[in-house]
Amino acid sequence: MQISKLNYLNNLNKNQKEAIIDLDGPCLIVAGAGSGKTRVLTTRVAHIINQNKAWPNQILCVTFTNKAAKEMQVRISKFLDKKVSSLPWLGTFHSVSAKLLRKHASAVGLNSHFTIIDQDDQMRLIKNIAKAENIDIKKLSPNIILSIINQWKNKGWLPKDVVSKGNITLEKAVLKVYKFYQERLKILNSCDFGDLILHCVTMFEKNPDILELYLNNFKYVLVDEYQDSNHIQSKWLNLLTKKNNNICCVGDDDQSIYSWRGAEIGNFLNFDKTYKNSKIIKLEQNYRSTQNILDAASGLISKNRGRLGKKLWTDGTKGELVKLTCYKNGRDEATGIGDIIEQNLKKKYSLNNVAILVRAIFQTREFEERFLKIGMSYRVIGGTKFYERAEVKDSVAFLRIVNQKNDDLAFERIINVPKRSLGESTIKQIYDWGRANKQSLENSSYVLLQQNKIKPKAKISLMGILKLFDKWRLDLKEKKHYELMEIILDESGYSKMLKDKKDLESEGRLENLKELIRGMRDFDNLQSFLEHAALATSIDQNWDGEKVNLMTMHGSKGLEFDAVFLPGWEEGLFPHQKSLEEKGDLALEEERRLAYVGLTRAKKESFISFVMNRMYRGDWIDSLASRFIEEIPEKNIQKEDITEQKNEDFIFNQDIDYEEGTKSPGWARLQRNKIKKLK
DNA sequence: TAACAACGCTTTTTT
DNA sequence: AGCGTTGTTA
Repeated sequence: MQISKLNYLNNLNKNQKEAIIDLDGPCLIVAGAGSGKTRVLTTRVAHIINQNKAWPNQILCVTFTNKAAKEMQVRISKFLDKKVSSLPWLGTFHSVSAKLLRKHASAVGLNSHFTIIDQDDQMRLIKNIAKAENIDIKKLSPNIILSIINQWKNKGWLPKDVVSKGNITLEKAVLKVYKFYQERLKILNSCDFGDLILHCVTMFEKNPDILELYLNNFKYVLVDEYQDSNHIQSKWLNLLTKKNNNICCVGDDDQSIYSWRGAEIGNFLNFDKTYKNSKIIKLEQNYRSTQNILDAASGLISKNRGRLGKKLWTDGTKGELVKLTCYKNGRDEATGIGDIIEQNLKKKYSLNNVAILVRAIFQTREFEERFLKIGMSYRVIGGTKFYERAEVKDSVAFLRIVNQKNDDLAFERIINVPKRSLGESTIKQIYDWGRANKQSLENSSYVLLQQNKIKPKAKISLMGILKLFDKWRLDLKEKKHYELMEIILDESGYSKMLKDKKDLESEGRLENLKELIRGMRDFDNLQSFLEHAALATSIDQNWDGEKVNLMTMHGSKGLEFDAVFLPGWEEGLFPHQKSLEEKGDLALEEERRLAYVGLTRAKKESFISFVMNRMYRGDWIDSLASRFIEEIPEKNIQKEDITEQKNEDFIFNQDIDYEEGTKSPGWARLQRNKIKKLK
């Protein structure tokens, strides 16, 4: 194997080098924020290949997000020569699992064209089951059922494995749904996200020969963000490393922020107990932030107990103090921050290097409104996801049913879209028959049509659409998948439906569909496109232009910016009330880690703020400053005093300064009235 | 079946 | 406050 850059070990510190060079045996790399974690991981892969320890296809490398997988792929390709430019087994837990399952689908009772369903589909399936089983969804909401089922799956429990935790009536009811749910998924030849991992584990456990195949193939296993792994994922890793024992996990216990979706920090903390004779290497030198920012973050996180414990340091400059500002309300906060960016930061940094990190995505709205007003470009990362848009989901549903005729959830979604008078009663009829006879909706439809049980009008319509499904399946054999999409949108009447609406929204939807078709060209075939659509949440973020970044703190993990704003540090919002109610002290620590993640995103400057009054669910709430503010060492903070009066002028001047055509007295009066109303 | 009104839930985070 | 779901009516 040729490594194009032989000097890849240069410019690394001692610990980093150690983390890269020692390839064999279990190894845990505790990598603090900004300590060069990704670099170490990718260099380690390069080193494995360079030392002829393994071929690229013998390295299994898993991440949690598509973003991280892609980033690693890019960085590793730089080390490799062009012929082997990528690692075939680098991907998220979910995508790697899907790949494994497609190869051995029959071992878990699936067919290799199985559909991967998302939360939306999960929810509909659960609602259907609840309805059929006469479960009162007012007493037991599908939301709760879904979250419990997901939790069980994260633990690796199939219905037969469920162990009671106390609330027996609740658990019994959910368990009943869970059984039907799993049964139904199998009939539909479908998997949910949890199943992807779970099925892999059961497959390996029940088929040692299959496991053996991979134990022999995977010489090295590397894992990113290990602190986010859940129980079933750790078992998955455990199985796959049984033979060579070459597992290298990278993570940071202080950045564990996903316990709500099953992440178990215990996997990370007890790594050395799970894997005997393991090495633990700490990366504590931070290359990202100034001393002040780092000290502020370290001071805050030191309030947490149950840490592995590490002390981040930097030999960089002290830099600016962390600025703390109190605003009157959310609108003032957005205005004030917009002003700082416009007046101070824009000169120093690219807007792409300025971020506003919020606790909850709804907080971005006030900023958007303000930025639109003053004409400042911004992008919201992680907001509305491309593949979650209704029109995109509808179109993908057509493809899904073409690809896999048992995909009831797709069938249900588009059978009457556009309207073809297949109403509730007809669908219920088909559904009931299918459930009773353990058949998919499409098969059931054929039987019912044959038995002449469908109402005349619906019958014609149903026959028509079924015929179309078959035609499209034939089309797929001769045409490209993206050509098929156009044919479907045309022949199903979907395009026409949107065109006929003639409103702005429908135009946007048509645009999205064009974008979808364009995006489909990046994939070789229908199957691989559908896999992407199921597992990727967004089409690649457009980083063009100079724009301020708006996102949640969760979404910011792994990123860095010159200047970071952390608005909304108020009790109830951050730490978030709901999380405290659910899990108490544990949740408080997790919220604190989130604060730590947020703060450590900043390279040069950070701005924390809170407001006195915030509009929340339609009411004004008096808020208190977040307890986290007091936990940051005072010496690292600079308090900016802003009086109410001054602040009001601030808003006023802002609008005159930045918006053209708004200098009229009438407009100014309108603004003043608005401010009065707020009081 | 479709259009409209009433209701209630949301807005913590995501593969 | 705003959205989606459910219920009511034509």
